[in-house]
Amino acid sequence: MQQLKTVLSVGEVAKRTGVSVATLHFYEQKGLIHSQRNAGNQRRYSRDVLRRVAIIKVAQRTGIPLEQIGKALSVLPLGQNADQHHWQQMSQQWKAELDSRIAQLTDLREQLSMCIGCGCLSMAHCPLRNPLDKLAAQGTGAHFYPLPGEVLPEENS
Amino acid sequence: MQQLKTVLSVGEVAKRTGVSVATLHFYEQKGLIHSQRNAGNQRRYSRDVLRRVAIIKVAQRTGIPLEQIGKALSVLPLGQNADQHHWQQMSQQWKAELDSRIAQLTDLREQLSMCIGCGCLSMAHCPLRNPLDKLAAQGTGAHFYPLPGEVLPEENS
DNA sequence: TGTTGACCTTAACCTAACCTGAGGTTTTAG
DNA sequence: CTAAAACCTCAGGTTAGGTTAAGGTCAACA
Repeated sequence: MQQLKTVLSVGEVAKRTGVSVATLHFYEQKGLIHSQRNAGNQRRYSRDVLRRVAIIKVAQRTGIPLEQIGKALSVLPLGQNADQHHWQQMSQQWKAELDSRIAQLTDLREQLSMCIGCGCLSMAHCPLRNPLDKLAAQGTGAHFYPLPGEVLPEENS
Repeated sequence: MQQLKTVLSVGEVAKRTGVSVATLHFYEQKGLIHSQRNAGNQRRYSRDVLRRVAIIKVAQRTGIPLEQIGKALSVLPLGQNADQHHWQQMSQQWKAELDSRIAQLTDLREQLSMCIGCGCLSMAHCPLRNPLDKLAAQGTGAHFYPLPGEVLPEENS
C-alpha cells in the first residue's frame, strides 16, 4: 500500500466529488477552487480541493448562491487545509441563514394552512393576499387585490 | 358610487398586483393568465386575473416553478372565479410540497449543527460529506471524499 | 385636434449555474 | 511508438423568470 497521492487531476477530482469536469473549470473560473498546472498545462489539484467542493455542495444545498459561497471560501487558506475554526465559522453563519429561510417557509406554510380552511384568498382577512408585510410600505403604495364580489372603496368607474 | 369595473387594462392589473406589465405579458405567453382584446387590440382582463396573479405569487413564494403553477392553474375555470374547492385543492398540494422542502432544509440544519460541533467534515462520520443518502446508489457509484490525512482504502497510487 | 401617455409586438438582453462542441495538445496503456 | 483517453481553451447554448429597447398604434384629455 502506497502513499496517498498528493496531487489530483481534474478527472480524478471530478470522479471523487461527483461534479463534472466542466463544473470544476467553472468553479475555478469563479474563484471557488484553485489549481496548479503541470508541464503540459494540465490542472493539478491538491487534496484540499475535495474538501472545498464538499463545502460548496453543502452550502448549495442550503440554497446559498455560489458567489456568496465563494466569499466564505475565500477566507480559507489557499491550498491549505481548512482548519476546524474556519469551518465552524462558516457553518455557523450558514446555519443562521438556513434558520431564516426555514422560518420564512414555515410562516408561509402556516398562512397557507389557515387559508386552506377558509379557501377565500379574501382581501380583508387573508395574509397571503398581502405578502407585503414587512416588505411593503416602500413599494408603489398599498396593493389592493379585491375579489370579485367584494365591495371596495375604489376610484369610481 | 358606481359599479365595479368588470374589465381591467394591463396597466391597472399591473398596479393592483404589483407585477410589471412586461411580466403580465410574460405570464400570458406562458399560459398562466388570459385576456380578451378590445377593438384597438389592447388587453382587457376580467377581474379573476387578480386572483390568479395572487395565487401565482403565493406559489412562487413556496418555491414552486412557474410551469408547475401553470399546470395547477389550468384546472381553474378560465375567465371564471376560482371556486373555493379548487383553491383548497391547490393550496393543499402546495402545502405538501412546502412541508417536504421544509423537512429537507431542517434535516440539513440538523446535520450542520452536529458538524459545527465536530468541525471535521470527516469522511467516516460526517453526514454532510455524503449527501448521497437517498439520492445515491444510482449515481456514478459511491463517492468518497477523503480528507487529507485520512488513510483510505484507495486504489493504489 | 393634437399631444401625451398607455399599449402593442418582436427581439434582444440579464443572472445563475452550468453544459456542449470544436479544434488542438498531452498523457498513458499496450 | 502509436492510438486512445484525458486534457486544454474558447465560444456558444440552456433554463428560469423576467427586463429593456425599438418602432409603431391607440386613447384620453384639454
